[in-house]
Amino acid sequence: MADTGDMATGLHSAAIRLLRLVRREDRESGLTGPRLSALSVLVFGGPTSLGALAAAEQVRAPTMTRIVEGLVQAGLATRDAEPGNRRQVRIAATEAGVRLLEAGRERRVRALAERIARLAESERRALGRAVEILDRVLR
Amino acid sequence: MADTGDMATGLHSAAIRLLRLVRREDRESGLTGPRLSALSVLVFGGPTSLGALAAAEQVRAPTMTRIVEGLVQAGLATRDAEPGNRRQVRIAATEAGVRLLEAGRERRVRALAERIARLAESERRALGRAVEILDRVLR
DNA sequence: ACGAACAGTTAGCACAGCTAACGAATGGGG
DNA sequence: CCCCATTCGTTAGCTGTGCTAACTGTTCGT
Repeated sequence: MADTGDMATGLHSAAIRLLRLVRREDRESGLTGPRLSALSVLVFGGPTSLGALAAAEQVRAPTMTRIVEGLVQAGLATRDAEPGNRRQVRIAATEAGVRLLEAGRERRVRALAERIARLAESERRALGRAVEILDRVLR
Repeated sequence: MADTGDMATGLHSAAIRLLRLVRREDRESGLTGPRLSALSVLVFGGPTSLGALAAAEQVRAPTMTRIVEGLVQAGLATRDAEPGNRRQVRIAATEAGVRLLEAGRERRVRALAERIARLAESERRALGRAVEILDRVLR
């Protein structure tokens, strides 16, 4: 596992399997994947314009227009005119949106934490260090 | 970072950002995400039934029927009757499917490897150890 | 041999992704 | 100042993805 390519391959595979594992918890939220993901950006990143949200989610503007439309209809987000630049819109999570997202996120994290709890202490320390390194690598 | 929950949160966030990073390379393949993902299961897991493929991808059978249809039309997979059980179908990647997937995977891994290469040797060792641990955690 | 269970497909719906074309607001140069 | 290019977002219309319900064909147990 010294080779950079091998490590990238291993991390890639681990990330895929990790998200496959936690995604199973999402059905309970009643929201679709893309809506959940966009809401997450709003909750953790604060209010944004539609374009910024689309860029963050790696989709085009028309796609995000409709995802936001769904969130607004569901009462999970608001879409207002940006004061100072009437072209832009300001999209923000509502209280209900924050609550729904945090509940779902907690389910995801719990599913993962249950497995981590079975590890030896030294292994958990190793994982903790890796998280810190990854945090910088992916900045 | 000693708490199990914090670690799960950190890993979760890292996995999301990691896949967001590498997913940018996928446009070049000309395939949609779900088709690429299903093809990956075929290439790395070998031929499977439709049901097994649907389960692996966490979708229902009708959804997988159409994803496979797209792969077959594109010449990237084959769908044959399973000898010995005429209910089942046997889905396999073609040569072209294998080549397309490996090329895309290499682009993904390269994007990640470029960042890992900038790390200090001790950090790379730490990541390597974490990959081994994660491999067991996510089994 | 018959009915239950299983494997996939078909039909029909909502949502997600795209490009092209548009409307409205902004902003810079003449 | 005004015009024109640019920017931001929406609308229209297409393909693809996801679901459930209902169906066909196969297998298996009794």
